[in-house]
Amino acid sequence: MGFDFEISSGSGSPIFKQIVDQVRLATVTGKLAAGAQLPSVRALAERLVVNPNTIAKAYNELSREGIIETQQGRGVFVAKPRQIYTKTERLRRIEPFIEALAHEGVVLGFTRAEIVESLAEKLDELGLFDGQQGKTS
Amino acid sequence: MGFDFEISSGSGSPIFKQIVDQVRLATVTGKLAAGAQLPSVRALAERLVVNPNTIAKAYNELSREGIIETQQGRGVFVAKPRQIYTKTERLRRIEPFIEALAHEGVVLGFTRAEIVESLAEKLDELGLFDGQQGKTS
Amino acid sequence: MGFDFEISSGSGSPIFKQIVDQVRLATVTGKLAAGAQLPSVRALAERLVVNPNTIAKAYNELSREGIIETQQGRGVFVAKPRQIYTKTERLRRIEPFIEALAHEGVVLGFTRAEIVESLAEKLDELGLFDGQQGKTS
Amino acid sequence: MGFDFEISSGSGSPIFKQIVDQVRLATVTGKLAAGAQLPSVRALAERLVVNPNTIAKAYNELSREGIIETQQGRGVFVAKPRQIYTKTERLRRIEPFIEALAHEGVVLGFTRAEIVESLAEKLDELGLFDGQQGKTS
DNA sequence: GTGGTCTAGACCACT
DNA sequence: GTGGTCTAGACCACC
Repeated sequence: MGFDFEISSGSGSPIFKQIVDQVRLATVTGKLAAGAQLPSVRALAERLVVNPNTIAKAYNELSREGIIETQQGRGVFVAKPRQIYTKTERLRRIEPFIEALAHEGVVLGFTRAEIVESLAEKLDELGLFDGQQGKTS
Repeated sequence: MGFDFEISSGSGSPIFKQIVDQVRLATVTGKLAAGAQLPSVRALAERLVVNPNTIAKAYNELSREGIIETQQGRGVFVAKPRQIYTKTERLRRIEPFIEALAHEGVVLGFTRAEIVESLAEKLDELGLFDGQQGKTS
Repeated sequence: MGFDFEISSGSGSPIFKQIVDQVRLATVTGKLAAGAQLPSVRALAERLVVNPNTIAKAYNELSREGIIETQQGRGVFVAKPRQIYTKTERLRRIEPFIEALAHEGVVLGFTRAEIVESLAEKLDELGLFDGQQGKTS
Repeated sequence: MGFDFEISSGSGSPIFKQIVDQVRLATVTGKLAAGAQLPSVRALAERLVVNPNTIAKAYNELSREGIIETQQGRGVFVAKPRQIYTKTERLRRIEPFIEALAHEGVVLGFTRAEIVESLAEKLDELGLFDGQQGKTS
């Protein structure tokens, strides 16, 4: 409940996706521990001033991915983390993001160093990697 | 003319955008040199089996970004490369790509080094930046 | 919403361009403030009795120039003003207008002073540049 | 015959219009005096490497405006200048050009001084106004 | 032949 | 409800 969602309605990316991403990221960075309770669909919709259907869609997606579990009548909770994907599968999933950034970067005229540097900064901002807790299987 | 377009209709990304991206990348990597002629709207529409309006929309966008120039009655040609956006605008445009990769990488459990390394490799693959492949911080 | 569009269908200039120009000018002169909502594609199409695609094309162009922002499912809004083009690009874009006016003025037999004076007046009419209307060289 | 035409095929403006403008301007600046002979349609088409139809269209337009006269079998000649338009008509004709430049200038973020200055420079470039020969009726 | 504009109408994603 | 994408087919200006 003590988790802050931040929605920027003019950012181009759909609201439900912003919520999904924030929850996914928070569970990885430890801001949302396994077992933590999330706000109800209606409560969150009210707090963020968005349509409840939008919240429901986000929770649905998170549920399908196994990141949260809804316990009927009790509420929505963060699930225990499971390493679902194989190394190959993880590489396959990250590829398009790497390609997109690389392409857009060179098209916009950035130098190799600028692109790599910007990414490194963003990663540091996310505040992980202190204890190198993410060994790659 | 001898440029190969590849459209995958089931990739989620709209057809006109696939064309835009391919041309933008090709002009940056040198596969399409300034002055080169692109296939005509109708010819490309026929070759890719899509509606001419879809091609026109792609060419339109490329034209607005200063990447191609259309000469009425003659055809479409690759323009001389120029930087049309301010530094601020370019940063604004690259940001979402950096954010998306950073988040996805973290969520998938990659380490900071792995993500940065993969990006650097992809950039080197593009064959630009000759002679200045510095270490990746 | 309360913004008046005026389309003259026999003016030579395409409908979508008339819309683009009116919105661009209105945002600069302050008639449309940042954050203001524009009429929906369908509503405006109906009001102006043109095809929705024509309105969509105008909004599309305005969006690419950073003048408006569309929020999926919510509508179209005026963006915060920002300079997206480099100085060089802005000069490149104003050049044809300068050339056209200069040529036409000379051909019509106006004197240098007359042309410059008329332009200065028109600029003052727009009501920008408060408190710095210097003499016209 | 000794008149240089300059065609830039990638400038956006149609070739026939470029020719019309150059002849109109040259007759006003004195580069083409009344009675001077212009190249034949075929000769000019060959020299500029464009379609003869394009030249014919330009000459047609100039003829309609009374700027040139074609004497059957002899060739094309610059007509004696006639002040066709009334003051009101001339103002009506220059207005759209003034408005277009003013609008585009402010939309692109130029200052009042920059716009006026650029126009003044362009007018000086045209090399008129030495003896103030263009009194306005 | 070339691209540019516009209409009509369909389907989809998002709120 | 909102905008985004795509198709089909028409007309125009330019070369």
